[in-house]
Amino acid sequence: METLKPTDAELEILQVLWERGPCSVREVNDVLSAKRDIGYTTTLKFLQIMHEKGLLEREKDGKGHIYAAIVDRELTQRALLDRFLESAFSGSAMQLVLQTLGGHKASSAEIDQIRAYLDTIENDSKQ
Amino acid sequence: METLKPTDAELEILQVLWERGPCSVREVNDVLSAKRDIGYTTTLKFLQIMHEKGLLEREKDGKGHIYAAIVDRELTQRALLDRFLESAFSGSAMQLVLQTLGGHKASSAEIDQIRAYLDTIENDSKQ
DNA sequence: GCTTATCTACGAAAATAATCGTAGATCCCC
DNA sequence: GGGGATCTACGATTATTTTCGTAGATAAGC
Repeated sequence: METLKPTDAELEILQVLWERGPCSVREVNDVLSAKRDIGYTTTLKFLQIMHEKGLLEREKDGKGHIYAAIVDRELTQRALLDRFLESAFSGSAMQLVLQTLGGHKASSAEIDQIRAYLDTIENDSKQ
Repeated sequence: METLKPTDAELEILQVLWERGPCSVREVNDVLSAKRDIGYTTTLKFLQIMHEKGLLEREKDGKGHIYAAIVDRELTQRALLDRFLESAFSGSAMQLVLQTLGGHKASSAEIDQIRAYLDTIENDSKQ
């Protein structure tokens, strides 16, 4: 499999489809338009390109199409994370985690969840 | 201040300068060449552009120059992290942290360090 | 069955990033 | 002080990404 490397605009669209499920061009464009200036045909073009690349599948729906993400969200995030970790943090996962925790408020529940997860991986590594 | 957004190539160079301190074009190019195919003048051009943009400073050294990063490593990483968090994880710091911990081995010492940090931010938030 | 809305396909322009070749300056050494 | 090695400056090219206009197809309503 080729390396998964969506462009910024493609990633923006994947987020929409991951969050909302299969969408028409119109729906995707509405979401993007709410965030920034973008023409309908620009959105359309992106969806077409992503379909050609095999990132999306689509099915006919009346006059138009409904697009859906093929690529898995977690796998894609993992691939992006690996690349980002390397390029921005020289591969130091620790630094990334600490900076993330430092910069973004976490609730007690979330902190507990992370603690639980730490216990898990620590125990795993002892076996 | 304008938004800090180095390109991939620029970030690659910043990493070199952050790790090794001020370098000549030759030194930077040697490091990059070890990782991938890149011509000397390409490296030179990047350094010149980054200097124009105010990412680097330089001082004359004999025939050539010594370049040094001006932008702070942590601040840059923070800015990149924020952008990445938004674009790849829809802003969910939790998901990013858990995926990072899940995908990259951490030593017991590191895990303890994270625990300690969690204690810190939990106590801070109680005040 | 027309007219109007909306959609697709396609090509191409604009914007951004990466790459390198060439010409000329500068230093070092014999 | 002349030749060779190394450096800079600069322009130009290529590649990639983003953007949109236009022409034609399709459905829907009257």
